[in-house]
Order: sequence, then C-alpha cells, then structure tokens
Amino acid sequence: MLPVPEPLSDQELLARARDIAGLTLGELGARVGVEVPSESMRGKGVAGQILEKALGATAGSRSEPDFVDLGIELKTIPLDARGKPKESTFVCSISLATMADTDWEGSTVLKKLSNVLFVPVEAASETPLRNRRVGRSYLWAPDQEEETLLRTDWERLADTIARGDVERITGHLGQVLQVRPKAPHGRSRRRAPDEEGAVQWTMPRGFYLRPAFTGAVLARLRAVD
Amino acid sequence: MLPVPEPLSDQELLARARDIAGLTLGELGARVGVEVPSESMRGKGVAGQILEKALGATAGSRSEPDFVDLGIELKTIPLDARGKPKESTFVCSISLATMADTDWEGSTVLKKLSNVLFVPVEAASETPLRNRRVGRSYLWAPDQEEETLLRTDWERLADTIARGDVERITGHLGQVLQVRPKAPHGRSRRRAPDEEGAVQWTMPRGFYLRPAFTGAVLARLRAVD
DNA sequence: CAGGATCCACTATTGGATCCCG
DNA sequence: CGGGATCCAATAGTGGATCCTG
Repeated sequence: MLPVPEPLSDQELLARARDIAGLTLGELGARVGVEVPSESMRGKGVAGQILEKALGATAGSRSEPDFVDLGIELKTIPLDARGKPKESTFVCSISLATMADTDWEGSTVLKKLSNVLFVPVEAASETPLRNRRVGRSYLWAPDQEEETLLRTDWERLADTIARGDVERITGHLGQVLQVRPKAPHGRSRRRAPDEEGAVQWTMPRGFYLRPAFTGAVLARLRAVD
Repeated sequence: MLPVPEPLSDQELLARARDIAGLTLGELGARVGVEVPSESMRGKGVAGQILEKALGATAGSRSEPDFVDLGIELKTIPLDARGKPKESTFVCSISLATMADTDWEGSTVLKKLSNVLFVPVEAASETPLRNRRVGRSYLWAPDQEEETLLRTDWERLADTIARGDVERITGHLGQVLQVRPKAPHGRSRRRAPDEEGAVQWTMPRGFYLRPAFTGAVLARLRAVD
C-alpha cells in the first residue's frame, strides 16, 4: 500500500481521476487501505477521504487546498439515479469574527471554489457504500455567471453576519450559496460578537452549495466535454 | 334578486370588484341566489360562478370573454394563508385538431389572457366555503416579459401537439403554462389525429397557468397598486 | 475543532384525477 | 361537452441535526 504521490499538474490530476472512474468505493478503499463501513450512517465523509488518498491529496485537515501545489480543492458529489446531486456541498466553516473584515475577493468561499476537482459518486441509498461507483470527474472554475451568483449570495450573507444578525440566518437565504449548521449536534455553541460587539454564543455554521447549483455546474461541464 | 347588469367600462368593473372585497362567498351567494355547498368537494367552481353573477358577467358557457363587450376574462384565484395561489388556473381546453393551424397570435390562450380580472378568494381548506372572503381584485394584461414566457411555452407545447405527440405531453412541461387533463375522469377519451393523421383516442386536456406564475403576476400588480 | 460530508423529518409542489352546472 | 375550477396521493426539495477521522 504505497501512498499515492501528489500529482504534478492539473492534467495529471484529471487523468488520474478519470482513470478510477467505474471503480467502486470498496475497490478503491482496498487500494488505499480504508475499510468501507457497512452501515451508511457510519460512512459520512468516507468517500471523500478515500478519494483524497486515491488521488494523492495532501492528507490531513489543514485549511489549504487538498492539492496544495496545484491550488485545487477536491469535492465528491453524491449523485442520485438520474445523475443529479443528492445533497448540498459543504464549502467551509464560518468564522463569525473575521467575516466583517473580509470582502468577496478575500473570502474563504472564493478561495475554496476557484479551482475544484468534482468527482461524482453514485449515492442511491439502496446501494451499499462499498458498491457505489465513481463517475467521470471534471475540473471546474466558476465562469462569470456562476461567480456573480456566488458573490451576490455571499455579500448578502456576509453583511447579515457582520451585523451580528447570525441568528436570523436560515438555510432559506441564498440562491446558490446557503448557510447551515455545521456542528456535531444541535447543542454546540461558539462565542461570537453580536451587534454591539458583546459576546453571544451561537451554533457553528458553514457555507454550502445548493444541489441545484452543483447540478447546473456539472451539466455545463458535461456539455463542453 | 335582480340580475347584475354587465359593467360598461373596465373601471366600472374594477370598482365593482373592489366593492365586494371583504365579503364572504356565503354573503355574495345570497345576493345572487346561489347556495354555497357545505362539503368542499361539492364546491369546485362555485366561487367562479358566484363571482360571474355578482359582477354581471354574461352567463353561460360560451367560448367568449366573460365580459363580452369589454373583452375581459374573469379568473378567481384561490389564495393560501400567506396570500399565494394554492392552485393552478385553468385557461382553456385544447382542440387537438386545430392546434396545427394556429399560431400564438391567434391562439385561444392569448385571447383568454390578454385582459383578465383577477379576483383573489381565500381558500384555506379549514375555512368552510361559505366563510371564505373575497380579496382585492386587479385588472391584468401580460407585460412583455410575461407574454414572452407564455409564448415560449405555448409554442413548444403547440409544436408537440401538432406533431401528434400528445401522449408525450405531461404536466412537467412548460415553465409557466402547462398541459394537464381536463376531463370528468381518467377514462374519458376524444378523437384526435396522430402523427400520420390517423385517428387516435386521447384524454381531453387543457392549458393551465402554474401557481408560481399567477403568484408573480399578483405580486407585480400589488406592487404597482 | 476543522475537514470530510450525509441523514431524514418535514414542507412544498406537482400533476393526474375528479367534481358541479347549464 | 365546455366552462367554472379543486382535490390529494405521491414526489421533490429543504434545511436543521448529525456522524466519522485525524
């Protein structure tokens, strides 16, 4: 079980991702030494972790791109039977304290989404995790329209957060980018400044891409391909 | 119980419609001699019929505008508790035989929708029919954007119908205008020409406006108001 | 905790089927 | 039958809650 080395170019990464298309998570897990859980409840996130190893991402939970030298982020996309994304895509956690000092150009969301390798994975819930197959991968950078959608949502959300109105934010806001809880359970709390700069305790949250958006992105990439 | 005379102008009609805002269907039914059924299943369409009489529409099921001299069609819109349309709006039945010979400018859909009086009626299902109140009415003519949406949908649907592909049409098609069954029950059949001009028997269908569209129209009219 | 995400109860929407009247 | 529509079972979608690993 040799560790897979980090790819040296975008094209090498893409080629490698396309080579594993058709393999199951079980097969791929065996290659990289990860056992795939039988219960799906125990399998949240394992697809992503297997793919990181299989493609040579720098392991570990650093707040840097998965492929550091290439500046590319890896995202697995769970697809339903018709090839559409089943779930939203987590982008990054929100640091309430720093939102007020950041603009879109300097945002973590833009950094994370500037260069992404999308790896689709079958996710019909009746298919056991180990039997789910990897699909055809794509490198994505937002086009102008996509970036405008993201920026518009981000700026409105960031404005609300910076005002200290975090508690008013729900998953309903944002056309393509939304804010949702990102916590081990509903009782988690973190410190955050409120409107007057006083301390308040709020639930940890993250930015997510809506399934309709990632679906449209994939459709565009497939059409070009 | 004197019959209400046909209004002589758009403005008279609108004024009359706004005068009855706030009245219940029970009160209005009493005025025009229509008893409101207690069971809601027995009440499909009665709101429309009461309002026709209350506003002086030319009675009867002719394929002409409800207000013949004004060229105005009357449509009641059932609203949920938040003021949004609960149901789609029937526009007209489809004559499969004549679709092929008609363009958008000559279509029944455009004729029916060129000038409409929308009369909102409360329709929370827990409120008995007789207690549902009439809301504020609006005269509508499609603006350019609205007409483009309607025309685009109509042309695609008409094309499919004219080809004889009626059986491939489902309620899924059309962004704002859709085709759905319009029959007393699922076994109804009518004669229609198929692709080769041969006879086929198909279910009677009609054009309907989606609730999201009538909701957007009402929002626009209210904003101006 | 940060990073990898999915679960699933609930709500909203859909669209095929149906009902009344003249 | 044409004109007035609504019913409601099934599906799609949302978004708060949750799970695993290093």
